Amino acid sequence: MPTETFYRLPAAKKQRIFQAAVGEFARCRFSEASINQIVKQAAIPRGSFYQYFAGKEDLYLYVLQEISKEKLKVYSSFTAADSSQGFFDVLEQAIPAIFVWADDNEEYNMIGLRMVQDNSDFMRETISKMSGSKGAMTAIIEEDQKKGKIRQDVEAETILELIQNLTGPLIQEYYSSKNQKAVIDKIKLYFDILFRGLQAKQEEGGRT
Amino acid sequence: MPTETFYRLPAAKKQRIFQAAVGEFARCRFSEASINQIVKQAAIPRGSFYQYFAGKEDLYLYVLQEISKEKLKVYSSFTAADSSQGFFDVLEQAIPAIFVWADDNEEYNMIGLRMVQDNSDFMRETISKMSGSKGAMTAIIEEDQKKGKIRQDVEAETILELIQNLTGPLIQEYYSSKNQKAVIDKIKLYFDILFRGLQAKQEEGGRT
DNA sequence: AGACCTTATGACAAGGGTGTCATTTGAAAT
DNA sequence: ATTTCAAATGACACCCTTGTCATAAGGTCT
Repeated sequence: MPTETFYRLPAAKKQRIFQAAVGEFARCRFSEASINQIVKQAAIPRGSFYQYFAGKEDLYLYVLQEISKEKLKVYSSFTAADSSQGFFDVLEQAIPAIFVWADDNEEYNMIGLRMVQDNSDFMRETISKMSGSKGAMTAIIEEDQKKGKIRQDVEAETILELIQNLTGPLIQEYYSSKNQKAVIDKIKLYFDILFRGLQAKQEEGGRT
Repeated sequence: MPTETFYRLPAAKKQRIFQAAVGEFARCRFSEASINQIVKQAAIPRGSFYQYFAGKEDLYLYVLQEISKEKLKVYSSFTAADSSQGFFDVLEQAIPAIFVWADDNEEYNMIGLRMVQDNSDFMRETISKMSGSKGAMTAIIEEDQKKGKIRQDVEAETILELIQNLTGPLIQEYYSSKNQKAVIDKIKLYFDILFRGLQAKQEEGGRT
């Protein structure tokens, strides 16, 4: 919720501020991000910043909101894929795509990682408010569970959480690693273990 | 590597400083920890601190070193258990014990979590220097792999890393959660998935 | 041109943190 | 008692950050 004043600004200036903020929030955690750095980078006077935003949190939420808009487009391209595919298939195909996207949107991605890193109250709240995009994936998992492809004693949400915990550190490793291919191989291995662990037990059978 | 002066200090004073440091490093990440807070808590003048330690990093390494000493005792009680038990058994038994320990040593535990959270260069270095205690676990895993209990296409190190990635966020959740039992159940579920995913494939057989 | 409203601007106060250093204090040794 | 060395101490200089506010600058409308 930036001020009206901000929205009335010429697009170029808005963009400059947005970019500076993205850069800063990608560089370090929210708690360490500095308005000073942002205004310097955006080349706006300090006073102006407070004419546009109530403070750092305000700016952060705005940035997140803007990023979400772009992210949504990417997400839908996966989850909208026709539903004949099971969860494992979708995820397996998604892996390369995730990393391609990670390469192209390093800053956005870093912001996501920093969100998880910074575990302040503010960030916990913010994260819980933002976790809407999981819906489609949840549906796919539950579908597979009905079909007996995935064990039913694990909630779909739990599975997604598990995946998130697994991929988070690896994406981070991906950025800092010299050998990026090795990281991708590792994540494939992780998923392989996961898939195997999640398959419905033979004894239980698939019959509903 | 505190100074000689520090080591010559009366035990009570040393302890007071140590406790204050533990409290601060448990309260927040290394990068956010404040020497000011520590000296205030320990009730020593600011100048004295610099007579004992070169700086925050120096103090931190000292604290870590002290904690390691205590931690080692706990670790050995598990890994020294007679080796007839496989990795899955050891881990399964360890789960409750880990959480008991987590309850008793909340501050030490928090410091460990904060280590992972703070991903500065200093911390990355420090972590890599400290990862010696894995040795025993690695051995158990490799033993199981030879016996055909665990799939051989995953390195022992990778497995441990995977487990660390899984448990890290959960221990954190454990501390902040109202329903601690649910968290333990969740981690048991995680491990169940993991165990299943790590079992040697039937087709491959156990024969070396 | 004057009035009026919006926006721009940077100096400022306040607060927190770091590392240093000249000086005081303490205790042991001669 | 005096000397001497180790330790204690807190004021100081410096850095960075945040949020505010009085003032300057720009437009627009009459």
